[in-house]
Amino acid sequence: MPLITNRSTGRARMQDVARRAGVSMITVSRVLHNPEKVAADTRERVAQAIRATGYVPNLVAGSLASNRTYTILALVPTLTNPVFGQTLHALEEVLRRHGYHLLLGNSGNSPQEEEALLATFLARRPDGIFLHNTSHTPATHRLLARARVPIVETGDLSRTPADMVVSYSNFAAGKAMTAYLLGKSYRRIAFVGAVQRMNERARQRCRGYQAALRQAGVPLDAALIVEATLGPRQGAEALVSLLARRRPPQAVFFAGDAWAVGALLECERRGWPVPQRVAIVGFDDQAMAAEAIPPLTTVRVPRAEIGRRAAEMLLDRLHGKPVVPRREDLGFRIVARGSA
Amino acid sequence: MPLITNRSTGRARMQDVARRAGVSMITVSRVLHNPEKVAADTRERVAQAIRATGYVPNLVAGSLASNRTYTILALVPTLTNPVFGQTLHALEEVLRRHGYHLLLGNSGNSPQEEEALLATFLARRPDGIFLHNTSHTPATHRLLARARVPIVETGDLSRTPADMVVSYSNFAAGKAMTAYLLGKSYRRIAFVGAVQRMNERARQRCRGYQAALRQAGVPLDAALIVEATLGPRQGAEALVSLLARRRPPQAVFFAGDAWAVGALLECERRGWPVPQRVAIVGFDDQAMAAEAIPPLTTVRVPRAEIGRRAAEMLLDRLHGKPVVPRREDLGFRIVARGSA
DNA sequence: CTGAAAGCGCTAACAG
DNA sequence: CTGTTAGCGCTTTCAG
Repeated sequence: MPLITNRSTGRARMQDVARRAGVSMITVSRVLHNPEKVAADTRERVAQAIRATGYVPNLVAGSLASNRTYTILALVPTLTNPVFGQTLHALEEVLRRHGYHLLLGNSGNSPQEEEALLATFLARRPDGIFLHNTSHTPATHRLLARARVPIVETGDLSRTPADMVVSYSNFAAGKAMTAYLLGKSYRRIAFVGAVQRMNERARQRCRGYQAALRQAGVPLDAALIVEATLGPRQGAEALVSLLARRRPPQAVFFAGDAWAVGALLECERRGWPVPQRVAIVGFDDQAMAAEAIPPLTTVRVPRAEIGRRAAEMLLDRLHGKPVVPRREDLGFRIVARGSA
Repeated sequence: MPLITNRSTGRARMQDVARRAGVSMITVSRVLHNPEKVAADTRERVAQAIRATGYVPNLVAGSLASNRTYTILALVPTLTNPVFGQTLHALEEVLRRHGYHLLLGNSGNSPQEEEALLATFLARRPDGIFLHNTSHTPATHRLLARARVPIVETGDLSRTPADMVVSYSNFAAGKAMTAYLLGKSYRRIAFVGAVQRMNERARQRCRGYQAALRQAGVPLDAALIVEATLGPRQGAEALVSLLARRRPPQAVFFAGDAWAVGALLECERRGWPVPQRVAIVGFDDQAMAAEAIPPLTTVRVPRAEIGRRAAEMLLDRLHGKPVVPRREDLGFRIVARGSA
């Protein structure tokens, strides 16, 4: 009788290992998942049989039987913006140490796309869900509720999380940075951010900017709000177009460092002194910010820490521990450097 | 009798849908996977039952029965380097359109870690494997062979792919860029790259650099080869330390744009004219390269195209089409700008 | 500490 | 075009 009996795949199954070790399947399963519940010598025999057969457990079968997939769904707006990678990286690292793997999806900043993705991903029965977005369609909310698994959202400190949320507040950060500029006596301040229609984070940062102006009694000027695609070229272009206005801004708040660094380089090219001719600030404190000329004043956001905490919150819930509070503010910090 | 009978999860199962529509389970399955094989009116009744019950298929069960998971394993060195995100993004986009989802893992540039990850991920029975690395441990090779699924590697144009490979050649790119510098009459050329011990790509770029020098009859100088962590600060530091040498280089080839841009900024700060005082070139043609002062001469690599082709190669094989050749060179391009 | 029986929810293979 | 039967490979539950 061949030791490996599975015809369809040619791979050893748990039954093959069990036979070879002279035990039942469940004992093999225990050696794999609860070795302490098996006698040392039995354990050793089984381990040997596993090695001999080259047995690789089939987690698909295990998941069906146990109703747990050890899989976390992670939906991010895009992978081409490095900030999401920073959070994902930390998330993955922590989850992996606890036996969970990441299922990855790109929602492309579209709530409709997010909804469609979620619907198809739920068929995989993830044990938990991570969303780098807090603004969903009604159908998405329904799907999330019906999934009955822990969910952690990030991207913004939503007041109405589907389940848990860990983030900083984009509104507070936008407001704080604008207040910082106002504190430096800049009055005419422009705002450059992502397209707001489909991006809650962009919206909140801009709302914070407007709130700070309002609070300081500075009249809002819609002409000073620019929407752009993220990138240094786009930052340079936004700056030039803003400074070409009849009443140009004294400061520009770029809601992303890539824009700001591009703008700084444009100033250098044109011989516009920063912050004298125009003050410039960014958002995220990416590595380039500190190196720019002049060094970029920006908002530091704990990207990796958010990923780590998100993983911990999910794991706590998966281990049956309640998570309180379900809304965690990891804050931000204005990093004042030379550009404003 | 309740329409939803599954006690354990409270979720509708295919049986519930079938009963409600007055058909057998297999008909429901067909409506889901081969709707054209079901009569229009039956199809409509089933669709209605699906909506009424809020049925979400269980792909775990489906995978066990069909022996296909519609899952592709993607192992990348890290997510914090944006270049991997660019490839992953394209990979995900194409695969998703064909019903495949991505299982994500970080190998952290360690072959041992890659091996460990692969071993645990194989338990999930991915239908295909994408590796952003071409240099594996013997055990990894064994695991890959036993997985019996299509595999596509990238990161370098390996001559001995485990299965398929789509990439550009780091050796050729390193050599071409060095030849470009030699063609501009720079003789003393330094090379700054990632730590080579665990990084095949870094190694190949450096080998290409050395090959070009050798071919031009320029003596190699080990003191001109620097290993560093990727980032603008590290680029600036490497540059300064190189130019402080007794016999400083006339040109520095940074095997990553982030280093090169940091070095360019350092030159600006110190008033060192580029390329007169020192020529600087990068690698990858990231968005910042074109904006730098002076604009950065660099190597453009088709990151997204690689992800797209990798997906297509996997899909072809999953659809039973043979892929020839199994080694695809997507090339690179030297983008000559002002910095050298 | 170990085992037997009974599924998990779905699809493949064959019928009709 | 639709249905029946028989698993996929594992874990759960309950015994011993």
